Amino acid sequence: MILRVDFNSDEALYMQLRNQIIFGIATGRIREGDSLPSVRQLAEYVSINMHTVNKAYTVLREEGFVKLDRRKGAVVALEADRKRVVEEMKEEIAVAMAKAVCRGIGREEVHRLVDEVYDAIANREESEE
Amino acid sequence: MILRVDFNSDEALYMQLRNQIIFGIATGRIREGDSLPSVRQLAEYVSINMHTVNKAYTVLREEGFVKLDRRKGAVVALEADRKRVVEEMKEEIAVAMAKAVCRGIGREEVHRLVDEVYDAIANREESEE
DNA sequence: AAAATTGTTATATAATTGCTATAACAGTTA
DNA sequence: TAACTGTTATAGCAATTATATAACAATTTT
Repeated sequence: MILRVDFNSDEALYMQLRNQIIFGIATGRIREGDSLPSVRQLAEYVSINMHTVNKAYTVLREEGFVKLDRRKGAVVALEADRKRVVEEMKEEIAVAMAKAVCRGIGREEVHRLVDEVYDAIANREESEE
Repeated sequence: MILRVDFNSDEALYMQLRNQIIFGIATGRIREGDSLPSVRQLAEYVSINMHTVNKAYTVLREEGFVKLDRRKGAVVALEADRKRVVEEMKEEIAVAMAKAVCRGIGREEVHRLVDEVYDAIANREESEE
């Protein structure tokens, strides 16, 4: 899987990496049990510092996407705690939902938008690169 | 409407204000045409600096929620550009959707979550305080 | 056994961001 | 005139982001 960072983005580099890896898992390019590149390898590959990659991995561990193993590095391992995940998700979408209400975007249209985004991810499963 | 900031939060103060004002508009506590407090008044009220409030207002203007008028201060004025708003919303929920797919949360359950959050906001319309 | 690679930890530095403080300005309102 | 508005400017401080080295113990590889 290809990972890149945009040095002109106002999003922190470690967050860019985090997001791309989450999308990678969601689309099946990275599977449970897979090992991510070592912090040094990935750092060199995308031309950033080792610690920036390490921070991305640490965030992914805290969010329950990987386990960090001294032997195997960062291994994709999805946490099972659905209740926590659901609560976090509700908080993540809260502001977006408030904006929708402000703009008079109805529930049906929100569903349509959600499906658009969701399907764009889910239907890309199993495809490579 | 009551505005507060949490100094222990890891969310920036100006973002806390921004979010509360967006929720205020969404729930009808603040209506189109209403004036927000002056930057100095609100700053004193929540015990923060004038410029921090100003930044919140500036963000709200950039996002199309208010217009800044030297005479009337910050007036709630919703931008009409739906296409832009929809695109921004899709970006805002993208990572959350990816996380849902990772966790095996299906579209139906996402709809249920969305409705929960959406209704909690929309159904609070017209109520006061 | 030796060499290389792993995550981890520790400093140090620089740039940026968030927040505050103070001050001043032009325009508006009372 | 006096009091208020948003706006702009400068300065300082703390935290964050990212970098650069360096070293450590544990594990793999050779």
